[in-house]
Amino acid sequence: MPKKEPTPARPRLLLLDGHSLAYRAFYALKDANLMTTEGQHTEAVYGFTSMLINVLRDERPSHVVVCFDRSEPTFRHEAYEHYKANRAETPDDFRGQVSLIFEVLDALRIPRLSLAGYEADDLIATLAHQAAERDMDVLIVTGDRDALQLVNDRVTLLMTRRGISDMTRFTPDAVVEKYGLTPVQYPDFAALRGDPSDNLPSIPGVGEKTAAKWVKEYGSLTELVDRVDEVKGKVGDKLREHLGQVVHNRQLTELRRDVPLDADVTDLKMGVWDRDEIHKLFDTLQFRVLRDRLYQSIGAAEPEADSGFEVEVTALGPDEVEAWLAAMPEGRAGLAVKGSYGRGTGTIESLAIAVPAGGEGRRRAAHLDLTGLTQADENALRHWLADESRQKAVHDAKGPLLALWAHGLDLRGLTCDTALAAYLAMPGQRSFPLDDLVLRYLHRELRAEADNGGQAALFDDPADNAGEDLAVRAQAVLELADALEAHLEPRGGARLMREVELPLVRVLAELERAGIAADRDYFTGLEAEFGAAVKQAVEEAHRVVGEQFNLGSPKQLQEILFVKLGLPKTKKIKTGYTTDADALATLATQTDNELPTILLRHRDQTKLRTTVEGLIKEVGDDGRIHTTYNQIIAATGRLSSEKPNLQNIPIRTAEGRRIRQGFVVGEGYETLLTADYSQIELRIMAHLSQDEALIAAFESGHDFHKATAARVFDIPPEQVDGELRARIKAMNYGLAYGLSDFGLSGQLSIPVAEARALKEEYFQEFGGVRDYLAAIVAQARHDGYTETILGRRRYLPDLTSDNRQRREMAERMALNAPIQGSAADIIKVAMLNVHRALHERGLRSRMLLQVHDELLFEVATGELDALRELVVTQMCGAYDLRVPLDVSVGTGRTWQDAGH
DNA sequence: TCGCCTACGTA
DNA sequence: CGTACGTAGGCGAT
Repeated sequence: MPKKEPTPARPRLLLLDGHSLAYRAFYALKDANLMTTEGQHTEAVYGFTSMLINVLRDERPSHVVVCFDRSEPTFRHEAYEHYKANRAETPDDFRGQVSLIFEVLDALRIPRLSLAGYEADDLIATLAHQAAERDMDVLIVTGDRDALQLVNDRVTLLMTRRGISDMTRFTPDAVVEKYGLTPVQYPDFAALRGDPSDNLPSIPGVGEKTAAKWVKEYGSLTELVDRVDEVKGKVGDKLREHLGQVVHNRQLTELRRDVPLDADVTDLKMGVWDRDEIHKLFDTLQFRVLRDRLYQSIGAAEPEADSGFEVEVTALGPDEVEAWLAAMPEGRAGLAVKGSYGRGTGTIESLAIAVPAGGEGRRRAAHLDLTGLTQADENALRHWLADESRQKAVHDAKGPLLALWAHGLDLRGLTCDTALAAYLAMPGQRSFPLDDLVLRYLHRELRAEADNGGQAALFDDPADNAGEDLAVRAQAVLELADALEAHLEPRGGARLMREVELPLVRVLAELERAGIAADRDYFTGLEAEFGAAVKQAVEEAHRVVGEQFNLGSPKQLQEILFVKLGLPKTKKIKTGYTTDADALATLATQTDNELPTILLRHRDQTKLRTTVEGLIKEVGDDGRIHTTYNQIIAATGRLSSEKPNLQNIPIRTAEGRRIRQGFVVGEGYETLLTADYSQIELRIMAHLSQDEALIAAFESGHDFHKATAARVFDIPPEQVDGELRARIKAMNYGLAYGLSDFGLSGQLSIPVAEARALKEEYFQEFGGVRDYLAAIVAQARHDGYTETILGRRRYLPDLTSDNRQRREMAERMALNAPIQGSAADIIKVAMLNVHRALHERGLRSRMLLQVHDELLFEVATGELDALRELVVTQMCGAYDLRVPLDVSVGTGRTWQDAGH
């Protein structure tokens, strides 16, 4: 929730150093190589504008001006001919960007100033001085340390750090803390130290340390000059020798506060910018993401929501429901329920229905308590809820649906789930509370309007108040549904919502309600076994070390391994050195000490034990485990599973697979069936890249990794050995994750150069893949988002970050999102189609779990062949790719046995 | 009790 | 210095 900032009582002047910031921005974004399709570089403009938007948003100045240097010589050049003589030529790519910055500023109605003979710094100093006299607060933004001298109680300095998004805020205290000098002392220090960037000479043997020491010791340069004879040692001689030069330096570092300016600070008011003009300019510059961000911060600047919802609430008593529902106008209603849900079931206390808008101006809603209903009420409600033709909007409907089912009610006619819609609009967000969405999309507060049509009495009774709250929610959902649909429609998300996500809600609810049967006794036995192994490992470890310690504490482990035993140091992490499995395995080979091996076994067994323990806790009274699927968490469009997570049950090791034997076929069913897509992500990569060689490898009928390896190494597929296959397999998968040469080298334990060469060889054959991956990132940077085959977006603003780590992370996300997300799209479609086909064929078999590329079914007696055929058909036919979708199926009494 | 960190299971 | 998740235990702050 955006917090409300009180309007500053005092006017606040923002002063920016245009060239300094433009240069910073340029170098920070150089690697991103930003340019328009016409070839105009935009790193400096982009970075500068981005920074400007952030500062305007965060600081909310009342006055603002950007100062620029001029090309003419300044008074400093006159005083010192070598001033800034060492400055390198302006880089070619930077040229022309300053005039673009002028255009941006003009469009934003932000004044800019420059004056022949003076530097931007002097203008800033003069304006800061003026502003302080007029009782204004001043904020200076620059990358130039000379401005530190201007800091005082009224003047704060924001200095860019490395890039441009990171800024350090310098108050007088912060200056002292960082440099050990007061702002006033800073120019003295700079004069003593010299300044390579301004070409001010330094004293041989005197660096930052000595310069700072002198200023601190003598208080000021003047004092130091007066008592220069007291300075001892060789450096003292050097100082005396160069004293004239230091004094000269000092004259140059002083910023002028008396620049003759036409403008007066009070004229520098923030203007109101023109949306159309900005739109056009940002279009030319191809700043899509920035434009959105600017508009959003304008949005935030608009008066905040201070209104709630006006809704007339009727509390429906016994025998009033039927008539009320019958009188409701046509159109979509908003529905909100109060209750709790989880583990495949739920309960409902009450619900509220907001009536469709209709022609009337008033907003009406009903609140009804499910416990006080007559038979006739309940029938009417049941009928209305289950009526497909009565449209409803609900926020996060899966829980309410499960709860309604538990009450013997069904819910049909759902045309919008506002949580799902918000997820498609903002897939990166991890939660979608109704109040936040209402504020964001409706600019309202999630509360009743205080003067709600003579209903003040409702507030006296807490129960009625609760009813009103629920009614407000129902009303808010109804209005939000329209707003979100209007948002999604032009962005291509409405169809994904309507045809995939919304119908999937019911399918997931059915999965959760069904659960999967668990063999509790088996799990209990397993837990005891793993527990015994843990205990044994602990004892062995204590014996080997010769003291008791907690094997589960990385901190204590570090102490034992690296201090007490003095084993070789591992990779550094925030809290010291890692003790993760990789590191322990390395240690095990590096030393004769048996501790690392024991710790590895302990880790293994502990993990297995806690996994089993967690599962046992989740077995319900019906002997089944009911996970909860989250449809609005994963930014790529995948589902996630929680309480318990059934998407991370071990499978890689034999020990781990024993856990899968505890998931069994339920009573009344014949067997379990698993069906999984083979290499779906690689097939999607082949499809999206259109790389003919990759497509051919899939169509060859050979093992895919062997087929690609054969092509890379130019040998027949039969001659591809395990080693070569493993390399290319790592490559195949790694590409979809944005794997670097470094990462590949680590993965395969080969030198980086070799990894790079391998990648080259690969791209020699599969050049289409390289082109595709590069194109994806370029497109995403241009548009601000990636898209899957069904038009699911993922927004990645960090693609233009000046922070290299963030930018590269965003690039890897951009590579992966269309691939992982399209796979998620396909299996969602498959789930819907399988579900529909099961229903149409009248089969009793049911879907129980989804694990990203795998579906697990419980097969009703006699339906095995029919189900197998149905599942394969529906999964393979879920989407038409350039390469066929391949599905493998297995059956068995347990999940383990059904695996393949 | 909470949040952060480390670690580790899956696709 | 490979994406996407959820859970658990330890640990320090509260």
